Amino acid sequence: MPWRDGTGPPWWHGKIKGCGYRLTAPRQAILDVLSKTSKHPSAEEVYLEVHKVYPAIGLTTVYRTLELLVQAGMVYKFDFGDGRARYELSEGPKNIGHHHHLVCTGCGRIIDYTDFIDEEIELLKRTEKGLSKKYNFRIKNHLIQFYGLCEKCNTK
Amino acid sequence: MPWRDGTGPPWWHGKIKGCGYRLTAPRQAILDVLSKTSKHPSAEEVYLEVHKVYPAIGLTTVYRTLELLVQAGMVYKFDFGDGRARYELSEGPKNIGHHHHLVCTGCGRIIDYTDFIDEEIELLKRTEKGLSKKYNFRIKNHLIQFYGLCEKCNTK
DNA sequence: TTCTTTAATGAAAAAGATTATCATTATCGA
DNA sequence: TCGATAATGATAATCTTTTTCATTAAAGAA
Repeated sequence: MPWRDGTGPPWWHGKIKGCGYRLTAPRQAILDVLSKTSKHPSAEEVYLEVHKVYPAIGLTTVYRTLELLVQAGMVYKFDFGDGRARYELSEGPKNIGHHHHLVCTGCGRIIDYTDFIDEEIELLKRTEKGLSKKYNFRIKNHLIQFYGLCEKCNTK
Repeated sequence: MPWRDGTGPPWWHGKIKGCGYRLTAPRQAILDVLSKTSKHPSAEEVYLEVHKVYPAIGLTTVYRTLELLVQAGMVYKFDFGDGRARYELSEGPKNIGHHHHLVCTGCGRIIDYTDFIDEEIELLKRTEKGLSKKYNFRIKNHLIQFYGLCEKCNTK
């Protein structure tokens, strides 16, 4: 499972070790699941999926590992307003690159979008620079989300 | 307490009634507290504050009322990543107007900023228009947040 | 003003997500 | 291969938020 295909070890191999963490089977299984989905699974959803190939894993380990990966910058943690945290691999072969989310408040559907990202980045850069200076704030990250109703929920 | 000063009933009076809700003492007390703070209190913090002037109020009512006010568009609900929801009056005399937040991941401090808002609004408008069309998504709201370290946490 | 309807409230319990505890296991450098 | 110790998993605990249900009170009608 550690090898994604025949071309070598997964990209996260070095990252994990680089941070001084051990590369364990549960961690690899979790990363494997995250790298194969285009959804935004909650901790429990990750657990259920990992459990299929690694039944010995506990929910606690999933929570711990996800938090570790967030700290290591390998995973993003989101709140879409449904009372549980949701996770997404920050980079990888299958990833669509930097993007933001449309959140349907009707059905909870999440749409990843990359449109207008360049303009956003441009504005964010300027804003970050200005805010850093004015408030002496070292900005590390940003979050942009749109809320509304998706096609289905809108026509109901 | 329903009257903020001598100039008449608070602005929310009509809003509450307009939505078909009853104007009760607990609701007025909660709105009163929200209108007097520039912080971003959690439900419990609102409860503790309201409790000072209205000791009979229950935490349940605070949760219910805040949710109602969010639904009515009179209050915004935020997640700053500390595991509890935080609330803010959406408009009012004391309000600084449309703004976004800088979130310090070190100490949890929140800075409201209005800088660059015009440019942000401009971009958001264009983005909203484009996304609405492309994904048939009716956008109702947006969220922008910056995460990082405030002056104090940065120099530690 | 008094009455009546029904929304709103509060106490307590329940639910749901996440975290702490601790004995056991497994990684990985020496 | 061995040993130090990081990581794990089961369980219990914590914490926020929601549900339940009997009681109270707001506001229009009489």
